Amino acid sequence: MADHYTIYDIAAEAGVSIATVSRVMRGEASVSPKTRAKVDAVISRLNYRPSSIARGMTSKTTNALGILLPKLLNPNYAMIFTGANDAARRRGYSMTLFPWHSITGQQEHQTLALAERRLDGVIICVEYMPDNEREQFLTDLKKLRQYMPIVLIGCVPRTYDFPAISYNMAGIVRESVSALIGLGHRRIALVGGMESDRDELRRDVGYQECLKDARLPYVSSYRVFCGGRVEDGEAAFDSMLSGLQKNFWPTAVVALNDLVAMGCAAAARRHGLSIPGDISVLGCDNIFCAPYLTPPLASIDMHQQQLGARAVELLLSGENIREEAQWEMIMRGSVAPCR
Amino acid sequence: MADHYTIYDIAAEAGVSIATVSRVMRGEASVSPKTRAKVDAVISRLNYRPSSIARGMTSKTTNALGILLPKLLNPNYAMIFTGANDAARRRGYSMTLFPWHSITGQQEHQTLALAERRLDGVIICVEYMPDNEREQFLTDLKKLRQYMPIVLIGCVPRTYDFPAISYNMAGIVRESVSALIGLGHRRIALVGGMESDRDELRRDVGYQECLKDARLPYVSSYRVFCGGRVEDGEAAFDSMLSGLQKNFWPTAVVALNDLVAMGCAAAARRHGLSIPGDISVLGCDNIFCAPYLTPPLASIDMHQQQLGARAVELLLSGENIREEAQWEMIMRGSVAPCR
DNA sequence: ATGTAAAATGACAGCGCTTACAAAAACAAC
DNA sequence: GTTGTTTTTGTAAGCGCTGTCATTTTACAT
Repeated sequence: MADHYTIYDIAAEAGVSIATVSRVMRGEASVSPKTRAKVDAVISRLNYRPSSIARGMTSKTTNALGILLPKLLNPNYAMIFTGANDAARRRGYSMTLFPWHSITGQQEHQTLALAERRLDGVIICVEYMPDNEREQFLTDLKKLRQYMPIVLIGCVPRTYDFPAISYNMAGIVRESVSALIGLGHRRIALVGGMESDRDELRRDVGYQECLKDARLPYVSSYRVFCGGRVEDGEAAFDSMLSGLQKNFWPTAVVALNDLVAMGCAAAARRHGLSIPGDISVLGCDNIFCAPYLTPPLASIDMHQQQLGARAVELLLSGENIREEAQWEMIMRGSVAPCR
Repeated sequence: MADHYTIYDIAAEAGVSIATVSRVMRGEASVSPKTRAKVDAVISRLNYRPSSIARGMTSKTTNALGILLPKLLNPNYAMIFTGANDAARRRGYSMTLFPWHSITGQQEHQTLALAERRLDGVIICVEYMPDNEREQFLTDLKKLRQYMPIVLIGCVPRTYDFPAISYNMAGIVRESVSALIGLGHRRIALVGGMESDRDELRRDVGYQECLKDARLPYVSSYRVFCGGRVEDGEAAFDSMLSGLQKNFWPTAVVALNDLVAMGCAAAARRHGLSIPGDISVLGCDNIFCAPYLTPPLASIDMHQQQLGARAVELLLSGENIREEAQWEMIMRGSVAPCR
């Protein structure tokens, strides 16, 4: 497979110099029509494609962007990717997906590994991570920045000095919880995410504020931490319900994301609860299947495609701006007034 | 961002030649411990990362594989990608995702564009395509092959002389339809896919065989073609139902994939049908949310992760083998005996 | 014809690595 | 202190392009 043609082959075959071939390839104007035709003929006859490797060697710019995503299995990230990819192509860049800790778990290595590719920029989606990992992560980011511009998306600490589109975790939860309180719910569970020493990363902040405003008690059994997969939500909520007497069961649950929400719904049903009759479920991300669940899952739309596109803009603008991701609550059948 | 260190900087800083730095980077044995330590110190002090571009330039091999996927929004492809990516990493390769016709629609361009990246191999997932496009596609594949090994996955015509893992479209449908016939269904709809002049690509073949074996009539109104998204299935099935008198409505539907199945289910409900009471629904791909739908969606598991992994193996083995993807029917609540 | 500016083409020096091959250094055995 | 090995290090030639600069060709005016 290493026996493809080079610019020299084309030049020789067409009887011109490699510079001329290069000009034709790049569509430069200063080539006579006759020569251009001659070269073009050879190019298409031999199916010549210039090596982007060699190109990148000289031109220092690769026209390639990258995006680092935690897990593709969450359709949410597929949406962000799609948005980013489309935006990149529209601007003449390619967009390449790099999945995070999919085998090894050592993201340290992976973040920095990006440095070897000389991309023109990279978007990094940041999920919850333990506080102790965060320091290492920041170090890696700083190193990576020596090699290419970075834009962060997601759960970004305020102290990070990087262009970013961050999620207002507290704000989103605040809106979720207060909507449920408005519907008469008093026992509201919060499922998913992890503890953190950084307030701006804690969904709990919004949760507790809301409860306080409504003069509701904070019941720690209603708060459970877990990962972001369906199974995680299912296991977490299952054990919450198992650990509580029926008359203390929550009447509503706010989940980290839609997958976790699906898990909670499954667990609730297994315990004989009906949705939304006995318990309301509110997710986040508004993934494609949310409207098709029974009942349709109420969720928070994060406008992911737009978000991905905006991240590309930010990346290419070079500005060190920090924005907040917009969101919109989508009410659906899984949420109802407390009976 | 173009101001990162090169091997020369490291060499100068460490007081050695670039060859020595190169040796240290690649972990060659023939470097004295003292020198290695000295160089390593400089490398980590300056966060030096060799350029994979320059590396690829000389070594002709990039340790990078690619995978070309139609639409990431179908979780099915996310699974294939995950399997392929994990397998690739395990073998020391990176795996990069290239999305297909996400904006332009001209796959022609996109397939060939891959040639410019000098990857060590590429997996291409082939979906249904119109017969007339297929010829162009084959031409492109042949050109691309000059540059890198290819493995195809999916809907691959028998005549393609490429290593491939192909779907047995007819076989899958045959198993689906006969299962439903076994449950007493007589009016079975087939939704999704497209017409083709190549038998091995037609789901209809299995469909019609089954009907014939069971001495059931082929009713063309029960066969409807559509794309692979939820909306496509919804619209297609909706118009099928609208066009038929109630007493001729199908009692079961076999969908192209789970997304289409979700669409069919939604359309059926809109027409007042209950699942599986009035109509059974059988999908394909067994995407992650299938078990969480109400009722849980029966589907065909294509073992996608394994499939992706196998494709990587095939790619790296270099053998021109053609295999058939395994599948397994997963019965769930959306399918029931015909009442 | 002649001169001159503009257009077209070519020669060549990198880009940052790898990898022979050559040279030097370190070590042994005499 | 030689000489012969082995280990370690350095030199230099690419890899396939781009881009600068020099050169040739062409076009046009005189």
